[in-house]
Amino acid sequence: MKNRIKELREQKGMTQEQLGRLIGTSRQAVNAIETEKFEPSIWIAYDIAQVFGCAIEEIFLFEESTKKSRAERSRGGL
Amino acid sequence: MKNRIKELREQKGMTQEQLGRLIGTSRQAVNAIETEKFEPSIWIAYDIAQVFGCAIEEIFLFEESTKKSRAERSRGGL
DNA sequence: GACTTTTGTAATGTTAACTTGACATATACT
DNA sequence: AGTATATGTCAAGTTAACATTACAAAAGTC
Repeated sequence: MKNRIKELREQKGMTQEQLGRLIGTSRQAVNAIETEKFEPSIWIAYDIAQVFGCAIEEIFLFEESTKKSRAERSRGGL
Repeated sequence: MKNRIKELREQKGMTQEQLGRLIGTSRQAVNAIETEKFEPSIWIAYDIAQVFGCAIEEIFLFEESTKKSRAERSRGGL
């Protein structure tokens, strides 16, 4: 899903690795979420929002993102 | 994690099944999240928040909940 | 009490969000 | 050019969030 992680992270002069260590996750996970490879868990979403001092919805742009239904995902569609 | 799903759901006179159908998930998933058996995915958290017209953080009470670190979960601890 | 609806829960299976390690690329500095 | 740092990505393994089916316990209704 679309997000503002890179924008806010660079605003704070942080690397992906630094952000990962801050919230207790791996650099690769931060990178994958930032580049929309996969969806964050709710705790990672919350932790990132906390780091940047805003709400989850301000960082992760649900409305601008397309949600695959589980049915679609199961059959590898869309 | 602690949440206000039951409270808000009953306020609207909805059953777990109705809420599940509304957001496109199963009754059991709604029940498990409501009774804190497991954490919601970020999309389910968002969809539930949308149904009740509030922010994710107003329904899922992160601060009152304890987050297991992945290390703790992996070794089955805490 | 009988019947229905709602909720809780267990079993089994699938999938994707993670972890770690490794390697390639890009950028920057000297 | 060489070295360090940041990012992107892949492979392999683990785990938990789901789906589905089924059944039991509660709660409400007659």
